[in-house]
Amino acid sequence: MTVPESFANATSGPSCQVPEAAPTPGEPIDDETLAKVAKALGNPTRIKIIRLLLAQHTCMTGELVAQLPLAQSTISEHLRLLREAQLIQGEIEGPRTSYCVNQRILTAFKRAVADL
Amino acid sequence: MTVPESFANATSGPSCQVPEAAPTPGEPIDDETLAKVAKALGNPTRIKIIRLLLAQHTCMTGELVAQLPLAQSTISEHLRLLREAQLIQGEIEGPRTSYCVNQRILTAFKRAVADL
DNA sequence: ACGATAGATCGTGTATCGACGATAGTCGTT
DNA sequence: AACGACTATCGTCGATACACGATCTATCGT
Repeated sequence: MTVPESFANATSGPSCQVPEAAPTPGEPIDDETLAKVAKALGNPTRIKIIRLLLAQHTCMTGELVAQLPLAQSTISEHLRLLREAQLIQGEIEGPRTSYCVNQRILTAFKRAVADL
Repeated sequence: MTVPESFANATSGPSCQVPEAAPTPGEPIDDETLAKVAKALGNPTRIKIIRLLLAQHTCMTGELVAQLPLAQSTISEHLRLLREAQLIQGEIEGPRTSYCVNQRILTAFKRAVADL
């Protein structure tokens, strides 16, 4: 394989640019997706990761590993779960990967929660 | 035992009154709690349960069982998880139990999510 | 006191999570 | 071509989720 399998969804374009403008009116998400995203956020470490990504706009895996008291493989696993829930996007940059929050999904999630 | 164990938190007062007024400015919740609540919402069935409770203000377990395609024991289990996350409160009424959403927690959760 | 009913809990099986160390793949550098 | 840095994946483990049927408990009518 050329690309690490589950990275098929990794956009190759400049998807991690500053997300300042996220004016997405956003299509509402169904309960299935809502639950999926909620589940992804259902772990303190993953919430911290999201916070870090939001604070720094973008982050290499290594930076996250450095800022969290967990093994590299564990962080990578959390990133995988967040990726599967579409909450973050990874962009391969040379030998490393930079992650950013998928504002589209996060916004849709916020909306769905607010509308509960 | 007189009370079903994990019901120690079941308020005996009229806690399930119409939650119209939920003006709680609400103390912010920490990431631990946020994750806990998110996890509790991380299942489509539990989201449906919350929706049903919100729509009907209050609900007997039996009504929920009737409206969901799952065994009674399974619903009861989901209710337990929601209870543990403080998202709902159960009030024992004679031989049955009526549940309602804990607006305080739900509001705090909405706030925390919106503030992400 | 008895039986019916509602609902919580128990016991089981399967699946997924969360953590880790070890391994492997990819790229830039030497 | 080989090396080192960076990450994803694998394999494993214990713990927890999820679903079910069976059981237990508590309450209400009679």
